[in-house]
Amino acid sequence: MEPNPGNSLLSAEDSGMGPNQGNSLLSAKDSRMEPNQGNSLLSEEDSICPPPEPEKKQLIVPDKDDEQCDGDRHSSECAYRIVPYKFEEVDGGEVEQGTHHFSVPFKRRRQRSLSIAAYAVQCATCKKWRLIPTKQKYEEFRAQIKKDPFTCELAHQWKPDVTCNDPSDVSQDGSWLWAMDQHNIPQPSPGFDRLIAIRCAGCTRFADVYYATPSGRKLRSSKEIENYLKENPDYAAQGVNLSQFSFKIPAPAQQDYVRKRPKTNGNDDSHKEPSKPLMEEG
DNA sequence: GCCACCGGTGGC
DNA sequence: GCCACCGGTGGC
Repeated sequence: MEPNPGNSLLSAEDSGMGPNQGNSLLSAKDSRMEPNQGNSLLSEEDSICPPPEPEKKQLIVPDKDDEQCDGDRHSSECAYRIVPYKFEEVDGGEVEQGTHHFSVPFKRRRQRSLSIAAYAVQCATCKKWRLIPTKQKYEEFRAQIKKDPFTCELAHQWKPDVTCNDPSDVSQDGSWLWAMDQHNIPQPSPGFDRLIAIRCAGCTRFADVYYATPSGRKLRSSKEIENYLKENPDYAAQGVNLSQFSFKIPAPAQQDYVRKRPKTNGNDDSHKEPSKPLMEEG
């Protein structure tokens, strides 16, 4: 199978694709998923953030093949559903909601990272998306999805009657942001929690990965893991090793979410003003 | 003072 | 161009 060059991102509207072609990732407003327990990035405050009004904007559709699978009948994807911008006070006390400002640069300010609201995995057979009830379950599927592709049958653990004939768990309204996850991410070692901090739109990178150690320390690179394991040989003795950690970040389903770095050339006139105007001061 | 967030940069 | 790594710092 040929890898899909560049993980092309298409809108459902634009592509005119059928249900098995584009694997649309859409939001599921009426899905009563429990907030993922134990996901430290999803605070109570986050979970009560009111969902944005449904919009008919196109959903950006990941169209990525599993490049190491033998055929696409047996490939599937893992994805996060991300809460869009939280309600954010801007100068003058206005409140704006981010969804429709998705690609609009905003006044640069520090804000809490966006929350992952739900996890979804694609059925390798019908290509529909099934919401996964917990982060831990999602990590389990993700770790083995190449070897054991996810199918709707596996959702029987929490949704006994679901079959490939049922509609996708997520529906199309474009109210949520989505991120496509890497496949080859091992399940975190016992006691370690893998945290994804989704950055705001317009940042220079999409997300950061941290590992919280059993003692609560956050490690942010393989080198830090390595040092930590040296400092704490008990974990190594228990079989914890560097290969059980991955700092691969997910990819945004939306194009232009991440700000492109301006090219640096000898003539530096180009960097004197931002590529797009930032939000005006009040 | 701490730390989560963000950008810079070197290596590939 | 991408990514791993890490320094700087705003905000608490």
